[in-house]
Amino acid sequence: MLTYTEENYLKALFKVTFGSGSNEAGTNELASLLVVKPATVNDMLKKLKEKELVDYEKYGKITLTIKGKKIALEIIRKHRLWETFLYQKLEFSWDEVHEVAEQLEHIQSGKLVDKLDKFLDYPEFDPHGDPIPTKKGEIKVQYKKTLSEISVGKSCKMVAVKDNSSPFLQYVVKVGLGINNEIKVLSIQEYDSMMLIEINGKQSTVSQKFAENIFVVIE
Amino acid sequence: MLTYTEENYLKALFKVTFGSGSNEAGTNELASLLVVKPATVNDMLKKLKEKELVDYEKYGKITLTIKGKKIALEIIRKHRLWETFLYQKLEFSWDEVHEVAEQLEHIQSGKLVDKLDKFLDYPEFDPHGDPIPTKKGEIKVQYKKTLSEISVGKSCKMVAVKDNSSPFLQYVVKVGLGINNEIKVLSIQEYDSMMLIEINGKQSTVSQKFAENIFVVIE
DNA sequence: TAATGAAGTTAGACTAATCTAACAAATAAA
DNA sequence: TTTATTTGTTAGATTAGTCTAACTTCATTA
Repeated sequence: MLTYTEENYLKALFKVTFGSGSNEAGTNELASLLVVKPATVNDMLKKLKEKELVDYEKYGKITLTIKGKKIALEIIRKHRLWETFLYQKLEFSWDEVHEVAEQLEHIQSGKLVDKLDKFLDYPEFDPHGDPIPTKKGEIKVQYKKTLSEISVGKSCKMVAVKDNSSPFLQYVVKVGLGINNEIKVLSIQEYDSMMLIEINGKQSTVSQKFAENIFVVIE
Repeated sequence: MLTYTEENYLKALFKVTFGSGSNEAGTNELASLLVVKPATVNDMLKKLKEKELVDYEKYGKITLTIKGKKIALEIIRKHRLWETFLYQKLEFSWDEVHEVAEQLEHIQSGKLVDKLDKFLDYPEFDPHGDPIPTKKGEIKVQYKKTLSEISVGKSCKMVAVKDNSSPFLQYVVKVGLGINNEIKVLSIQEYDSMMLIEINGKQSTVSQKFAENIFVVIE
């Protein structure tokens, strides 16, 4: 059985390595994500290596083992299922679910996860549009771009957000955006890449930073 | 903010003191309930005294302060609401809910508790028949006896169990008993206090120990 | 290729929660 | 009332997770 902290390291490691090509991470990178000092990460890596959850040599890069990746996916599965529960059943708002799910994801009970999955009718995506790993650890990889990659005149559909922080999500709502909304790019300012977009007939101007955190698909 | 462990001490303290007349507890008593050594309890009591959650003098008895009692009731409220959720919504069985609720009760989110309460339509009792404290910390005290106190020929209604352990609860189910069942005491064996009872027309024989762990009311 | 800065490691310390073993106080029994 | 037993306390040690400060290795670039 892993501690709460160990689980968080695996989850963070999965996040930084997943889809990064090499699947490798560095000590500082992990430390900044977990908001601890590199020294602390270093100590923990020794422990995780001992438990065969990470591959790691002194001064080398860090990767998850199969075993470590499996556990990370289970935690992400729990996190996203709980987010879905909070949003769909308890009427939490979009920006409130993450923080509580951070706690709920560590509850240990295989039965609970399965029952929750069933209760929610086996959802494929969480409220932020992120795919929920299956019981077997399969994760749906959606072909998606960021809004900032869409060119003038084109339309797309918002499918997820990259940044899960409360301030960003509240801002997204304020702009009138939500999952599955159609977005049309009307114009892009040359100078600062500010984007004029249209959602449900309503126009808004968003910054490049904003557009980089909205995931879309072209239909 | 309290640690997981501190919360467990307050909850245990509430359990041993509540309704015990004096509302006092001893170090050994607490230690055995929490399955730690008396020395450990002693250390923790100093910390809880520092935080003004318990009243306690060296070699004296332990009592909860108003503040400590309030927190204990909040934890019990969460525990029982989660038990109700697991039982009613996720189809957990009677004997499985306690263990998972032991973890869920420590999730920190005022909003979550309120939303869960609403989602469950403000239940008054958990699956074991124990009253759920209100948001204000009010707890319904039900006038109840144990089955062992009922005399021959009398009838009563089961309202709760005293022992929440899985083996006991499974045994209760096996005997054909459940919350709100009518029980008629047909006879009591003089020698060992074995009880012959009738539930829904079905007869069963139960031990005194068993009967002491079933709470009933006389209508 | 040697200097410099970034990345990573080590040693030593701290806190929380626990233990064991020895001791002290209170209470019950002789 | 003295002794024995139960109950409670203290001191010192351990483990997990964290820190700071000093050090080492790696990588870039002049």
